[in-house]
Parts: sequence; C-alpha cells; structure tokens
Amino acid sequence: MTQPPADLSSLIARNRPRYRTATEFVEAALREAILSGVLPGGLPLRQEELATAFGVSRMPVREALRQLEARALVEFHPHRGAVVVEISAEDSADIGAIRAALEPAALRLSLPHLTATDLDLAEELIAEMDAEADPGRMGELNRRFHMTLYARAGQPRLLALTEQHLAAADRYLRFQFAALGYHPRSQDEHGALLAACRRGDADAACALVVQHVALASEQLTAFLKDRPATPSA
Amino acid sequence: MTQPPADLSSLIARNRPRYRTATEFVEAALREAILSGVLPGGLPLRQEELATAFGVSRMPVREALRQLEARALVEFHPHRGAVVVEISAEDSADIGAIRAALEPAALRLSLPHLTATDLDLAEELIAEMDAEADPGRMGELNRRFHMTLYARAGQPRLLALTEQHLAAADRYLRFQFAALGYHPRSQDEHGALLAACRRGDADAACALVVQHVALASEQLTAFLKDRPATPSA
DNA sequence: AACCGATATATTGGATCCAATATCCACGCA
DNA sequence: TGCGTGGATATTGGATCCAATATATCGGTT
Repeated sequence: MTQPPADLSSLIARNRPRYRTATEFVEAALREAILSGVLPGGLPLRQEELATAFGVSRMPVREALRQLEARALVEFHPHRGAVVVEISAEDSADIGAIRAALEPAALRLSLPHLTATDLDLAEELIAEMDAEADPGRMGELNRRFHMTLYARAGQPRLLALTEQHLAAADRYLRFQFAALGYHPRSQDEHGALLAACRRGDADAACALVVQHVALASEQLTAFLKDRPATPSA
Repeated sequence: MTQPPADLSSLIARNRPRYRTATEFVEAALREAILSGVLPGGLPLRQEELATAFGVSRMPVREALRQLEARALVEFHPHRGAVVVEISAEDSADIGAIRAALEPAALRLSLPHLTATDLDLAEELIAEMDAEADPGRMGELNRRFHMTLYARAGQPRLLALTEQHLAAADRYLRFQFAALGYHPRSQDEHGALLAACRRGDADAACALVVQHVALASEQLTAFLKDRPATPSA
C-alpha cells in the first residue's frame, strides 16, 4: 500500500490481522505480490514454500491459489502446481482492448456524479506522479487516478473489473517504466482527461481515455515484441 | 451441454471422467448449476452436502467454491458459509453495462476474420432459437450465437470475459423468459446483426450489438424492479 | 411473559495425513 | 555414446481430523 514491497516476506508480516481468515490474507498478499512484480511471471509457486513463508498450512495457500487462478493471475497444471502467468505482447494487447472497452463505459457513468473533491484528488494524484520515481508506486498512483474518475459509476461489477484490469496493466507498465523510463506524454494525457472531466464533457473525456489506453498499449506491445524472451514482472 | 439439466444430481453423474481433478469437475458442475438456475440465488451451499452429492470429500468443494467466489457467482460469509449470489435489478444493469462495453469490442476485432462457415452457423443458431421453447436451452443457444460472432477476435482474455458475462446474463434472461415468454424483437435484432456482419459493416454491427444488449438489459431491469422480492434463478 | 445469558450443536476454517501423479536420475541396452 | 526403461523423490490432489466461530436452544431472572 505505502512501502516499497521489497520482497515477499515484507508483504507477509504486516497487516495479517486485517483479515478474518488466513485464506483471505494469503490471497490478498499473493495477488499484490504478483501484480507488483515481486513474484515474476513464470515463477512456479510451491505450496509448501508459501505455506511456511506465510506461517500457515498448505490449505489456505491452496484456496488462495484457486482464487488467483479464477482471476487469471496464476495457471494450474494438474499435479505439477501453479505458475505465475507470463506476460507477453499478446496478453498486453488483450488487456489493452479490455481496458479500452471498460474504462470509457465506467467514466461515462461516473462523470456526472463526480464531485469537486474527486477532481481535486485526481489533480493531486497527477502531481504526485510527477514527483514519483519508483515504478511500483507509480503504478499504484496511476491506478488510483483512473479509479478516482470512475468511482462514482456505482455498478460494483463494472468497477471491480475495471480495477482488476488496470492492476493487470500495471505489471506491464512497470516493466516498461523500468526499461524506458517514464513517458511524459502520458502525463499530458492525464491532464487533458482531467480537464475534460472538469468541463463535464463526457464525449471528449471518453475519447481521451480510449486514446490514452490505446497509445500506452500499442507502445507497450511494440516494446514487448522486440524483447519477447524476457521473463519478468 | 445438451440435455435439460433437470436437477443437481443429473449434472453430477455424467461427464465426471472428462475432468482430470475433482476440483475442476466440481467447479464446472457448480458453475453450470448456478448459471442454469438449478441452484437459485440466495441458496446456502453446505459443503458437506455438496461433497456427498458429488461423491468426494469437502476439500474439492471448498476449492471450487473459492473459484466461484472469485467469479462473483457465490459469496462467502466467514464461518457461515457460501451463498449463491442473488439476482437484482442493480446487478442486471451492472452486467448489461459490461456487456455493452465488451461485446462491440469483441465483435469489431472478430468481424474481419469471420468465415462463411461461422456466419452460416450463426444463422442456424437463430433458426434453432425460433424453434426452442425451453428457457435453459434458449439461453445456451443465445450465448452460442453471440460467441460465434466474437470467436475470431483472438484475445483470449476478452473472449473469456465476454462469455462469462453473457452467461451471467443468462440467469436473468431465463428469469424473464419464464415470466414473460420470449420477446420476438430480440430475434429481429439477431437477424439484423447477422446481416450487418455478412455485409462486413463493423460500425453498424457494433451499434446493433450495443442496442440489442441495452434494450434487453433495460427491459429486464424494469421487469425486476416491479417484482424485487422474488428469489430465484 | 419477555429478555438476557450460558450451553449445546452445526458448520466452517485450518492442520495433518495419505494416495496419486509427475519429474528426475541411474542403469542397462542397443 | 545415446536412448529408453525403471525406480526413487518431490509435489500436488484428496481425505480425515481438530479447532474456532456462529447459530440455536434452553434455562434463569426480572
């Protein structure tokens, strides 16, 4: 949430008591670990190992892994175990297409109900992004910026899906960020998007979101096609 | 897949050997049972009961339930068990918004690659729907019709999400179908959509899908608002 | 008679145990 | 020397067992 996640064990010890069941806790920690790149794509996840790391038995780990499977964050190979799903140019494009479909829909529903506080918060997040250098925190800020604009849509399913894929895109974003550094164009687009929201111009805002997502996805896909064999994030 | 699902036990005995692990099998059977309305919304799912019904121990049941939780088909209440998620007007509108976002995106990607065989199959499915009276099979045919048009999109994530929400909408569709009978307008829309696909007119086809989904969702939401306290499907 | 509390019961959450399957390595054979 | 076969090992899948929590029941008290 706040600290750079360093390694897995740092994700574990803290905020254990925030969860009512061990399964919940393990699932949340593993999810964050995968999305934040601590557990890179392709990594085999040994149940016993994770269990001792979390200080629980294999059972909550198994249940957590099943949930992550349903969310397409890990893959099960029967009798061979779970593996963190790989990132790829194809998958990046896939997620990009989903985002480009969902985000304008969420924004259009949310925009009329955005408050001044929401818009100010979004502005603040843009400023924070300007100052941020750490890829992990950058991803989180980006996600929060987008979700702030969508949050008033109501529609819990739509929002959950949107956030899920925004988070999935983070894996790729961080990857690119680490290699290319931050692209300032993205910040310009954030600013333009926010301005359109302030004007209450839904059509313009939606068009900007689509363009923003499409550009990032396109650039990322091209980047990944160059270096296809790099197993990370 | 083919037979009317009658009750839970009929879903169980058959095609058990098709799955490599008991968890997979239980998950698939429960998912179909929920989506097909055999297990209605609000129903508490007792692990022991399901285990004996499936002829397995509680463990695969637990793992399957966790997966279904991640897919938003059941809800867990700590130490009180899992419940099939209720249907509601709000949820129907939520799913409708998601479909209206995803399906045109899938169609636009798929349309250029549709073959004559695909289109003929879609046509056949429309004809089958005309002849079908059973709500359960109707839902399946409708789903297959739509997915046939989207299938060439590639993009496995997008397709999986689309199919998931198409299936979720089935729960509602069957509900309405049982109460109001089939709405012939929907078939007209299917025909128009297919015609646009045959012409290769992507813009028209996408507009038709959006309209098709929006109309159905709207009508359904209104219908559900009238009778909010009916726990079924 | 109604309400509050304690106890009993049912059910889930978690741990441990056993079985089944896959991988790895050594050995034999062509 | 290379390949295929067979057994040892590691790891998952499934069953059973125990603990923790929630609900229901019953009794007591005001």
